[in-house]
Amino acid sequence: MTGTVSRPTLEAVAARAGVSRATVSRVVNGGDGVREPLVERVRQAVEELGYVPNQAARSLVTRRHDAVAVVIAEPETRVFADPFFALQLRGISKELTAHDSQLVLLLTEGRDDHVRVARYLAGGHVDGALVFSLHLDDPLPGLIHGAGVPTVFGGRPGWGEGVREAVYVDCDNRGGARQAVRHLLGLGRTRIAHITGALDQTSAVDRLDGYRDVMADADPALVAQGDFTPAGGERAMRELLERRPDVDAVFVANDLSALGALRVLREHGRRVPEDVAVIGFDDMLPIAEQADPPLTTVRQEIEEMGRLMARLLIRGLGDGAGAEGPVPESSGVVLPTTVVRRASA
Amino acid sequence: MTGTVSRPTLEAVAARAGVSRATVSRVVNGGDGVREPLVERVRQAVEELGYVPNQAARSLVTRRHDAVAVVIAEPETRVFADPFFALQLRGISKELTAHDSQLVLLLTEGRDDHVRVARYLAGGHVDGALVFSLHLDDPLPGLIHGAGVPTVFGGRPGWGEGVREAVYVDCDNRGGARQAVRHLLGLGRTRIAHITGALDQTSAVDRLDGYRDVMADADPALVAQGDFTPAGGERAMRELLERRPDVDAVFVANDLSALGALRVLREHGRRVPEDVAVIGFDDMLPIAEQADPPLTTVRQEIEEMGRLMARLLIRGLGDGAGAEGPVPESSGVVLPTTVVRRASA
DNA sequence: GTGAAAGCGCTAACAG
DNA sequence: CTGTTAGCGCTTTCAC
Repeated sequence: MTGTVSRPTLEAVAARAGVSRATVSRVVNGGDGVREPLVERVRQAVEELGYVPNQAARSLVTRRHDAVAVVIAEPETRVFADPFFALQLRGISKELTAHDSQLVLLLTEGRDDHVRVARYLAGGHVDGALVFSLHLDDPLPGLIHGAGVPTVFGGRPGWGEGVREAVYVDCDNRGGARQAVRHLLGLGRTRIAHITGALDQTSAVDRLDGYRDVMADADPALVAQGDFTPAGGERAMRELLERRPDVDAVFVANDLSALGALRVLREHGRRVPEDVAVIGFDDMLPIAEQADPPLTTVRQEIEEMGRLMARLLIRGLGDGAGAEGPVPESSGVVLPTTVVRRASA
Repeated sequence: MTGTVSRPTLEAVAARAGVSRATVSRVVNGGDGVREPLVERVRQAVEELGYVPNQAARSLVTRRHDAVAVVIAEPETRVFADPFFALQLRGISKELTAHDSQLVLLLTEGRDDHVRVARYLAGGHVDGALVFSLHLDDPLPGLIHGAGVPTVFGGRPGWGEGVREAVYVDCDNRGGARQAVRHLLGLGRTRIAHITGALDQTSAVDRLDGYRDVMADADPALVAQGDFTPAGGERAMRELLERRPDVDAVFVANDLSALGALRVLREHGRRVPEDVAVIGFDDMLPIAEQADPPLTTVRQEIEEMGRLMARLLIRGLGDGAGAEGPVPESSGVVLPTTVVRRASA
């Protein structure tokens, strides 16, 4: 194993350079207010000794960590199967990098993990947290609230303590759903079904609400429960075909499950969009474009949402604000959505 | 934003419980050697104040962090597209959780990230590192070596300083490749091609070597370069069909690219396995089983490799060993592979 | 068994 | 400009 070596301290560097610890500290942290010759001597000593500041010691006094936790309340298998997270992470990553902050990814699978994560956050390892994919029964918001770490949520958190004043970034799920359904109506479809997402998440609930806004008096049999996965989409589509064989359009809660729905429709010999029009949600390019037929869908700017979350968090950190700052009028940022027309509807 | 609160310190708890800091510390860390009534009083004070130990302060003295970094030297998009990482992470995660250690995921995309990651590791945030998916020109091994953090590599690291004594876990890539090719030979195939992985990674090189071990004097035109992605597999398969239309079998460096190869074969009207037998590598269940036809492949125990990596790291940490410990006879653990027969070969 | 005291390595006033 | 001096919050001898 590449071994542990006892690293040199500031003291050692100071001794070697023949200056005080304070001077070394100044140089290491940018070197303002230190005269050139000294700076050079110190730099050289740092180099020779291979000095790297001990973050624990530094954090202890500065209370900064230059690291932000991203918490995803979803099992690895799902996180890694769904490009949604990848995109969002990419946005976050770019923004954090620009601010010289390290991204620390924390995945939680079970309840025990929640406690561990909460301890980690409260333990002061990071300057803030970005939290995703909360579920109905999730104790995380409460735990995080208790941890007292500045937090921005991805998606409107629906439950838990401190949720009222929570800062979050989301897309206009309800409005997007309405757009989707109206698009189908515009195509002349009348028997429009909906395959929901996991209804323990606000995004799924909001999209369902949007569907209902437009289809107020539709047959309840036209709504089938999915869970945002392709398998869930398949299951739901089968149910729909059984209950309402006359269905002529379906709005699916996300692109990934739309894939499953398309598969089932093909299996049953229904042509898309001739027999059944299909519209998804997310506009996950690799999925929507590769689908057969290419998927019409509601676009949300996933990567941009990631960037925005990171930016909000960092801004909040910067001004030293927190619970004490004046509560912003709106604590949630909601990004608009647009229908992207391809072949499926 | 859920705000920053100034958390109570040990001191505060001690005051509240009417004991010394030392006693609180003992209770918080297990409570041996403290009499019951005191333990109770302290516990209550901790509860009431919502005390959580400050990790920075603790690490500063203990030099432990109860956290392990997992470094993946691959852009997010690939990491999240390839179930390989998900499986390995799952293994690691389980093992670390069992040892009460936090998993910290660090993704690196470009060269700047490498430096950032190296700084993070050297800065003493974690007790050790698990590093994956190294590429030829990757400065990471050297940087990590310099960081002096105990490290276990996933896959044999081929390059960089300190690589000779590096601890790693890998599967028998070369042997597995030989098994694959022999399996094809056993099927009576004679014009056996190979689609390589990204040849800047040792696993791809080793698999190519294994192929050559068996097909020593095969036409070089039977080897096409891929990159472990489906797109790469497609491209390589097209090349092969062009160069050697008489190809009757192909050993693909991993299941993901085999998917691409299958698609191209289908496109060209070649039946699998009748016209062309296809064998993959990895046995990524969701992929191999869903493929059409289901993919015969070389199985490696990915999740188990993850577990093993974590276990090796933790063991190394436990005995306080490192560079100073006696060098183990073999610093690499190589797991066996087996051919899993399905329909494609 | 419990408390007092000495640091872990660093930064941040404050003097000089 | 540079050095001296206090701690940050915690663990850990070492006395009692």
